[in-house]
Amino acid sequence: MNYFERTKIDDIVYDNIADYQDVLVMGWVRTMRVTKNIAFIELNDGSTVHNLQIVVLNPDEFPLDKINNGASIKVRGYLEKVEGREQSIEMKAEEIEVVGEAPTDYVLQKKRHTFEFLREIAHLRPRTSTLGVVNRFRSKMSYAVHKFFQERNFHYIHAPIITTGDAEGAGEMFRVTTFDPADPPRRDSGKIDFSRDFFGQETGLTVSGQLQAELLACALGDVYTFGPTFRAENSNTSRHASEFWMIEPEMAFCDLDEMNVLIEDFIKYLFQFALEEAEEEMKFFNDRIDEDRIEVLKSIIESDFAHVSYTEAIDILKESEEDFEFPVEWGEDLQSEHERYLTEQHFKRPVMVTDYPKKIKAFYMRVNEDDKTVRAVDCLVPEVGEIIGGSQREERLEVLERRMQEENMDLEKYDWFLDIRRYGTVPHSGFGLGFERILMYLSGMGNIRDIIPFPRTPGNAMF
RNA sequence: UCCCCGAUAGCUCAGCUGGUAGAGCGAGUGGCUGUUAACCACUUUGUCGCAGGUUCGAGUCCUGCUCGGGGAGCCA
Repeated sequence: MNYFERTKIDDIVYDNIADYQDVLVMGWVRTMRVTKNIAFIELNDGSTVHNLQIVVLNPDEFPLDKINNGASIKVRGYLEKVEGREQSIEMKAEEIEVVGEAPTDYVLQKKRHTFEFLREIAHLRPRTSTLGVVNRFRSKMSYAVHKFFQERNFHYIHAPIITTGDAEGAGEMFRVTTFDPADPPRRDSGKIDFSRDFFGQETGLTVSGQLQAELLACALGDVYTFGPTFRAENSNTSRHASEFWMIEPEMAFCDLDEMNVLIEDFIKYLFQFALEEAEEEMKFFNDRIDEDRIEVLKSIIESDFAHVSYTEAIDILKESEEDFEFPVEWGEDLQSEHERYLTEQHFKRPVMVTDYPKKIKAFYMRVNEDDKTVRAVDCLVPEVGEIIGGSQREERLEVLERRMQEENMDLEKYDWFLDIRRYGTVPHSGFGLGFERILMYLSGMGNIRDIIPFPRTPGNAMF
């Protein structure tokens, strides 16, 4: 079905259009080369990273003086296969209409710009080659996530954005309120009276959809969330954003070992999809961002992930004689340098580390028989360390209650969470994956602010 | 939040032991019969991040602040 009068450039460059066919294209001028008797316009319409070269054989007859970099134009003409240095097909212009002029103070001129500068003009940067590729890649990989789960009969669920709990330690919440911040209603004690707020209680933006996913998994079987997630942490790094997209599958009747197989499959599926279905984007990343990218992805697809317990990992690190900045001690969390040593130096492939000390993990993770460790898993990959974290959930009511008491949690507030353990409880497992993190890994892009169109970070919510 | 580095033309940067600012790119004008990071010639460009201080004199030295980058922590 063709809804539009215009022909898209990706259809032209990927050879879906016959030679000498008349076409109408519309797009933005990337660059132009004009001589007395011939002019060339490179047009990009956002459908592909490739520009269509438009050849103007009699420049005097066209409004070229109104066309600058960034202008939007409509061109009628015919296609022609050529032996060009950069292109195998180009377009001979017969009619050019300027849709929107772009004065020469347009900042996206024909030159390279740093990512730092482009962040300051996030409203225009999607028009650059790299950010165009990133945004199309993001779209394709979103589809890959859904495709993977839908093909396996997982149900896509929508966890609430506005919530009351913080999933116990997942992170600081952004407050949601309709109060006048200068004059909120107060109790006699002087404390703010949230019972008079919009929802009748304190609310915030979700830091994780996991708890709600557990509820739906215990009804629908296998489910996944894929939605925005918010953390009000004062994190200033290249891989943290205050608003990001997280993928959280949750499976009923599934133990940790079964889930680990799924995690490995999921990662390999996404990598394979990128190489096959986002070939243009991966080629761009490999050429322009990181020359090893495709090789790295291929090697991970072909590798068998290593499996090791936390306790074994500690032993490996202690025997390594590596000079770590942070000490290696059973009971302490693994630092980034430890994780990277395991996956890069020791195993030289992705590693699944399981059964962490319960003291350093969340209350909902299933306690092992030793009563010291829980059925948690972190998937570590070279270059970044942890990319996925998950666990088998504690399905035994008494054990979970005891664990929550140890953490001084208010059990009444989590009555609904305990109810699914009271009635027809089942073993279940789930994990979380930051979508931007996987996009960074796939693309080689080094900063999360360049992977999400309009990044929200501490001190920055522009556009 | 902590540690390190930085802020000079639209962009990327140079600017020595303090003496009032320069290049490349971009942009403009002209030229050029197939260019493709086009090419050639000429032209254009500044509250040196902000506020104090030292000095005869500060882009340069000192203090504070703001913003940006890298790393760490928190985490996905």
